[in-house]
Amino acid sequence: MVYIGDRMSTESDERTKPNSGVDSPSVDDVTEGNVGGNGPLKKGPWTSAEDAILVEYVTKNGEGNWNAVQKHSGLARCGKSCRLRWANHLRPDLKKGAFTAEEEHRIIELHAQMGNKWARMAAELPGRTDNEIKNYWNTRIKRRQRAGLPIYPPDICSQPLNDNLQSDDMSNLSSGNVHHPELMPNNNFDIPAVEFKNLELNRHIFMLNFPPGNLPDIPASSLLTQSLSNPYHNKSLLPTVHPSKRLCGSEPMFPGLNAPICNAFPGGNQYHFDSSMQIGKSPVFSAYDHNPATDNARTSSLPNGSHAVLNGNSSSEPSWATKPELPSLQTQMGTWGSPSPSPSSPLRYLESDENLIQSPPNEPMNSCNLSPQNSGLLEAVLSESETIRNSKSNSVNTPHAPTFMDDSLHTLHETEWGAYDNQLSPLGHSSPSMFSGNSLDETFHTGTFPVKEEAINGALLPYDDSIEARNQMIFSRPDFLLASNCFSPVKHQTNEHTVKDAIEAFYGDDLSKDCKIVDAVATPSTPSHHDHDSSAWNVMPTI
DNA sequence: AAGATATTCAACCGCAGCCAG
DNA sequence: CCTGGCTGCGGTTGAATATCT
Repeated sequence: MVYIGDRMSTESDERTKPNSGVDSPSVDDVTEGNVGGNGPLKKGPWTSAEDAILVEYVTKNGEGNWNAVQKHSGLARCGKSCRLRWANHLRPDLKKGAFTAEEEHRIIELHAQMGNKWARMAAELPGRTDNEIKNYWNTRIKRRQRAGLPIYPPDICSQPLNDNLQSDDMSNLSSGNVHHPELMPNNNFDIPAVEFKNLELNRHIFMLNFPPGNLPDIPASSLLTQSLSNPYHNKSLLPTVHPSKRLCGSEPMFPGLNAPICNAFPGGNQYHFDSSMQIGKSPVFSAYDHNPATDNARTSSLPNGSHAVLNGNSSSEPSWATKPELPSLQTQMGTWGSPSPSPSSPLRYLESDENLIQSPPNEPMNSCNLSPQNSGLLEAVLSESETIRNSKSNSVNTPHAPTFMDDSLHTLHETEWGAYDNQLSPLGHSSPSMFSGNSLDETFHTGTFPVKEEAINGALLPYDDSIEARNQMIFSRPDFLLASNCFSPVKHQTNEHTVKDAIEAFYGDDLSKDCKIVDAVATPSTPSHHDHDSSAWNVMPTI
């Protein structure tokens, strides 16, 4: 068989054989009929005979001059193919086998520093090839994305974050003062990384403010104002739903929002959701900054091609929906300026592949301040929803509704955090960040949503054996429900329709359909007896 | 057990940089 | 300076394999 033009011919070849890779030389000779000649070059899997020829040639002549291999060795392979085969499989110094934990950690570190510079990363990992690393990374982030986990553990994130943007100087960024090529790779996939980063930050913020069992009944306005005043939230508001789901249709910005949301927010144009909307002006989705003075600058300062969405890439599927590349965190910070954890309260992650064990900040995040400012379309609708909700019943609401200012809640035990994080809860990672401090979600929440564990991808480990304790977790946030792929019709909930409708309004039916329905049963939240006691935090969400 | 779906990984492709002529 | 060849890099593909239903 002969490969012509496309990847492979229709004939049987090594690739279709059960033992491809150890084929006899005769396969090549017969099928190619051009060994050593100038005929069409073979493609596809290498045979052991070809390997032997290549190894022999390189042994004699050394690496390089790959195009000469075909001429002199008789291999019907192009120089590129020879180089690749040698570099990825035949080099004597190659390590075989799976990456060690150490190597994995190194890869994560390197990727945080370099982005998708596989060759450079490979240079730092003796015996490993760029292809190997690339494949590993792509596999890894796919897994983590599925699990709703951040790509980078914060201990890795925080280093470059702290190093590169200690002052969170967004104005500097907005003025385009980030020029270092490593900080500003021309990379279309910056934001997803930021999302994951922010996702993690938001989780911390959320958990700081709302210990499980104490999820608040927060007025929409509070969340709105919080989102607008809280530096963390301000920079962490990108929805973390998979972009392809988040973005309905082909609108470049927040397409799914256009009609439904605009219609849902009457009486103002401040937050008009259309394709020309500036991200920074969205109370819900502003991921960057809410300072009106800098909104425009920051939005416009985004590097060209830095983000498909921002670029108005209107392809049916956002390119970053399918391209998992995550750039250097330096880039992330340089571009978006997510705050890093307090140096005094380092986030300690022990990562073993998918498992993150994170210790909480041991001091209040003073960034969680409320500002009385702002209102708008969202709030109007949210208030309306709130009113409806309140008119139905207060019984399912948590009696204690801490505000974001409630720093007394913030004392946590590391072990509790660790346990929480160890569950790999999509809530933990995704919930806060999807709307990240915006208020929309809060509008719809009413009570407790115990969710079946099995719904969550098997990624969760039971924190607490007590079913009762589990049931204390309030899944009040539709963003959580979405992000965790466990959206439920929320049976028995007074607001069941509100939640689903709102989500559909925001994301479109496709997303709602995408979200796996979980047979959730509403249960009144169990009031914590230690709202201000960290011991209450061992009531962990179980999804 | 069989089919469907997901995952892995080797290999290809196109592009860009370098360099010699 | 231009051109063409070589090399390396990063993205993508798709067969093989594993896992799920």
